[in-house]
Formats: sequence, C-alpha cells, structure tokens
Amino acid sequence: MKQSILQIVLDTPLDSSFDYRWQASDDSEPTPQIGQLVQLSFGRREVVGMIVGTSAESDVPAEKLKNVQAVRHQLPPLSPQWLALCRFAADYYQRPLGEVALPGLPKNLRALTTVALDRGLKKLQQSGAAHDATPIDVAQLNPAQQQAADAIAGASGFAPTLLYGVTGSGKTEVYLQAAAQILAHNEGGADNPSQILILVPEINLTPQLEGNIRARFPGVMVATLHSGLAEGERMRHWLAAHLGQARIILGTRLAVLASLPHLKLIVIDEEHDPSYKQQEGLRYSARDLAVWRAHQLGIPIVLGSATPSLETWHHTQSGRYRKLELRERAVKDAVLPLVRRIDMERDKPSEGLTSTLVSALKQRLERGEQSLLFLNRRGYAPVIACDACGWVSNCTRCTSFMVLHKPEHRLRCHHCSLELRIPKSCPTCGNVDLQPLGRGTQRLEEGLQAMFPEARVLRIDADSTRRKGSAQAAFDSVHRGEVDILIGTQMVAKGHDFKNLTLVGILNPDTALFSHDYRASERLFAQLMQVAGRAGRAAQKEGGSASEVLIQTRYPQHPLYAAVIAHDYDRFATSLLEERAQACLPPYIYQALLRAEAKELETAIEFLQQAANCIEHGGITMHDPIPMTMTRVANVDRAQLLIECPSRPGLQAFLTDWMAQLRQIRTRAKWSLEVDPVDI
DNA sequence: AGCACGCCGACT
DNA sequence: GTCGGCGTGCTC
Repeated sequence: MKQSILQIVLDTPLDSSFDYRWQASDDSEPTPQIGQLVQLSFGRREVVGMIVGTSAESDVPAEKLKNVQAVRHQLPPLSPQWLALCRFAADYYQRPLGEVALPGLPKNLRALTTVALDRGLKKLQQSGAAHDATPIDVAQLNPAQQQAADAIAGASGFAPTLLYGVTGSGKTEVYLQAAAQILAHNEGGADNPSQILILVPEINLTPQLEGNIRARFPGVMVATLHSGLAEGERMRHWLAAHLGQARIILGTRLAVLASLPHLKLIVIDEEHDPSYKQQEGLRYSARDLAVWRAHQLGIPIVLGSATPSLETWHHTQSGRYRKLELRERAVKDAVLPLVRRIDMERDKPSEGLTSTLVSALKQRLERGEQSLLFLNRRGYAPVIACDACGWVSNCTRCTSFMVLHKPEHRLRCHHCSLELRIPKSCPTCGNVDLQPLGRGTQRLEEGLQAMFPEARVLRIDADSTRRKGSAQAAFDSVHRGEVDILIGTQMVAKGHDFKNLTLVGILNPDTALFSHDYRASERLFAQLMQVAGRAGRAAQKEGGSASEVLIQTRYPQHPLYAAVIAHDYDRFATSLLEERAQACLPPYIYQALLRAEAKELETAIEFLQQAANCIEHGGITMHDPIPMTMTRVANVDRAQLLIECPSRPGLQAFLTDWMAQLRQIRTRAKWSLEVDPVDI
C-alpha cells in the first residue's frame, strides 16, 4: 500500500511545518500533491492545513507522527508559483508560511465539513463566447493614451510601468485598452485563457469601474475580491479565479494573494494609496507583493497615479521602472482647476471660514453650482476644556482627547470608542461653562447653516454614514444636485466625480506640514491633489469659469502649496527625494519596526531593550526603544524600536536571525515586527 | 494562536 | 469543599 510523509503548514504562529503520515486506503487513491488541502488532528484540535512538501522519511520520531485524516482531492492544488509567492511574503515579512497561505482561502475550503465545489459558479456574470475578449464601445483614446496602452500590452517579460497622469487624464481607459489587447492576444492558447488582475484601493469607491469593465468586456467573466463579499460569493469568485474561469479579477489589496494560474497583466490603480498596506496581522504591501509577482511570472505591471509614491518615483528615476505620462485631461475642454492660497493671518476666519472663501461660496450659491469643503476632522470639536481650572476632556483609557460629538450628545474617544455623556459642568471645579476647542465637520456644518440658512448643506463623514448604504445614498443625493455645499472628511476625497462642483475649499491642512512622520507631506500632497480633482473634471460649461480650489493656510509660503498650485508633482517629488537621500530615509535605506505592548509601559520598553541587546548588529542601525506617540490606547501601553539598514538583503538576513532570538525571550509583552513600516 | 494542566484565592 | 485567575508548555 502506498504511503509517504507530508509536510503540512497550518494557520498558527508556529514557524515550522509539521510532518504527517499518509497511507492510501486502497490502490486507487491518488497520491497527495503539493498545494492540496488536508484535514488532520493537531494537538487536540481538528484543522485544515496545506501540503507544502512530500518525502519518504521524517526526522520526527515515528511515535509522534499522526496520519492525515483526509486529502481534499476536490480542489485542484494551488500552484507552485502561488506557493512561492506565499513563501516570499512569509520570509519577507517574517511570518510563518501557514499564516500567509491559509487565511486568504475562502472559509468554506478551510471548514471541516467539505462542501461540493462544482455548484453555484454559474452565478458569475458570463455571456457570449468565453474567449471573445473584444471590447465593445471602445472610447476614443487620445494618442498619448493609445501609445501608453500599446507600450504596456506590447512589453515582453517583467515590465514595471508607472502610468503618471492627473485626475481625469484617462488612466482607466489605458488600463482597459491594455487589458483588451492582452486578453485578445491570449498567449497561453484557448485552454489557458489569460487573466488580468486589477487592484484598487477601496472597491466601494469605484463602483463605476466594475460597471465599466463589465460593459466593456461582455464576453468575459469578471470576478471581484474584497472583504465586503459574503462568504458564498467570496468562495465562488475565488474559485473562478483559481480555476482560470474568471479572466478579469478586480479587487482590493487582499486580491494580490489570489490564485491566478494564467495571470498575464497586473494593474495597480492609485498605487500611492495607503490602503494597499495591510495594517494588522501580516502587514504586507499589496503593491510590493504585486511587483514581486509580476517579476516572478515575467509579466507587465502598471502602477497608475497622479501622485506616485516616492518609492515608485525613485524607481522611475533610477530606470528600474518605465514612466509613461498622460499630460492632458482626456475629457474634451476640461482644464485643471485654479488653485489659490488664502493667508489666514491676513484674512482672519470666522466660523473657520475666511471672507475670501465665504464670498466664493456665496458666488457658487448664486450660480446654482456646488461647493465642497474638505475638513479632515470629524466631530464637533476635538476637545472641550474648562476656562476656570484648565481641565480638558482626556480619555481615561488612552493618551488622547475625548472628541465632542454634539448631535449625539456624547464625548467620544476615536481610539478606544469610549463614550460619555457630555458633562454639564467641569468634573474638577464645577464650572458650568465648558468650551469646545477647535473645529470638526459638525461644527463647520452648524456655522455654515447659520451663515447660509437657504443653502442645502450636507455633511459626509464616518459619523453621518454609519448605517449600511447611507454613504451611497448621500453621494447619490449630491450627484442629483440636491446639495449646495458638501462638507466632508477624507471619505469624499476619492473616487467621486461631481459634475456640477466648481469650488473646493480646503480647511486646516497645515498640521501635516510639521508632523514627525516624514511621510506626512507626501500624503498631504496626494490628498490635496485628489480633493482638487473632485472639481472641474467635466468639460467647462459654455462661458463658465474654471473650477477653483481655495486652500486656507497659515503658511502660504510653504513650498508644498506652491507645488500644488503649479500642479507640479515632478519637482515636488524630486525635492522630497533629495531630502530623503540627505536624511538617509526610505527609499534610500530600509526599515523595520519592532512594536511591543503591555499593561505597563515598563514591560514593553524592557522587552525592546532586551531585544536590542540580544544580538550583534553590525551594519544595522538600532535606535533606542521609545514609547509610541500615542502611548496608551484602551489601557495598553505601546512602545517601539526602529532599525535601519542601507541594504535590503542585509536587513532581511538580520531580521531572520533576530526573530529566532526574539522568540526565546520570555516576556509578558505582546510584540510584533513590521517590515517597511509606513507610519512611524 | 488554541488548548490543557496546574497551582493558589474567594465564593454558592 | 469548588470555580476560576492566568503562568507554562505543547502542538508532527
């Protein structure tokens, strides 16, 4: 009877594979394959794992070896390329392979009760001939777009390309045209129809894109992959991708780990967007993994952005990535909005609005045009205080203020969700006159409504859109023209193109200029460009003036604003890169961050100190352990230790050794390591 | 991470 | 007398 040893990985933090014995029940049972799922008993639990290797012998004593209970032959094995991607991610981010390979699989596949795999697939939209990838209703591309699409689709082998173009320059058309060419060419032949992966930051903000794709490729199965899918849908879509039936896969960051056996092109839209970074568990960058995947498969990858990440920009300067630029807006007669600074020292604001911005709003109201006020701070006021004794609304569980939410009559901590009724008087001295300090979207809304009683004002932020579907309803109402002045946080910065919007006011952007996070200005620039792009995307009306963006600032002379006004990302990015090079910051060096948390700050710091001392670190810069800027969240104290290295392989080699040492340290602190951290 | 075992403090 | 706190140790 056939038998062998299987190396199995499981979804546990244990950094090793486990050997199990397999014995055929009869001669007809197929031999287990690498990439197949197996059911087995682990400790006293029943779990599902994945075969990552097979052999005749095991180093594990025979009496400890258990038999696998069942091999899941129904599911075609995950490919060696896919496993190699997981292995790379596991090694690079210093996590066990099983923690990378298993959690991304649909829950049904990992459940102990097997479900039939061959049912329900047909629900995915598919009409017409499966291999007819000809797009219909091809939009007229301008020469720059056509050239870009040809260059992308015509590239052979690994060809990373930055598609650089302002909002409205028609990047999406380029992606779709390149996709159409690659699907039509269908290099693998009729039995292996080519697949295309399109990553977007947040799928809910790009419903038009999915509709666009389906309309443009009526004969092609399109699958979406994102965290909002119901379990059944997720299973169907994942399987359609794994079985090679879905040919266009549109998804968020998690889709980068999907099984795509015939992948021939990867597109990353808005590649600079922070949501490509997973911020818990396996803290991966979907953008970086996508580039690795394209390299592994020798296929083209397109990174699209109006404000590329400095990492990507750096690669174009060094020649590692090719840069294709779309200089014009693709919509006929559309022009870039006119951006102006308003000096808040000269034009003192009342209710948070300078007189210049107020008259611009008035003008739009008279003309029947829409305005957007961007204020990235929700709530009524970030803190309330007592004038008499100096009490402020500190959170009792976090190093932060409780934010005043006036309509809800609550003080709320945005970090631990603690809620209190608004105190009627000062808790320490009894003074009844507690003052809100600063201004959030609720307070702005109140002030505007008082200033323009006739105007239809709508606020869109996380608080006003808590109920499911309410965000969509709010955006629809803006599109229908039922709103004169829209107030929004970063929620309104992405995706939506408001046809009748001709004024964008940006309030209070200055804090990011002086942040300790060296990436803050890069992010602010991207955000300002993105918000500015909400206006003036459509062709200007006959005789109408260009859309306007007004930035209220106390630092009008700051070079960042000068660059925004000139729509000059090139020069801004180049100067930021020079600063980074001089200060020895990424992308010129590589970083990792060891975080620790515990009930007592002392415990966390002590662990980090031990971690710093437990290994020789030649070639590595090891900084001192420090409490995090927001030290306490939900009664847990947090600290971190930054390490830097001028070479990526050098950092990787060090981290592997270091992790082995760290696992030996006995501590009550909870800790984790992050490679290429983004907020420090 | 689970999950069990084990050894001390306040409960019906 | 037990329930349960979380320290410690193990998982092929």
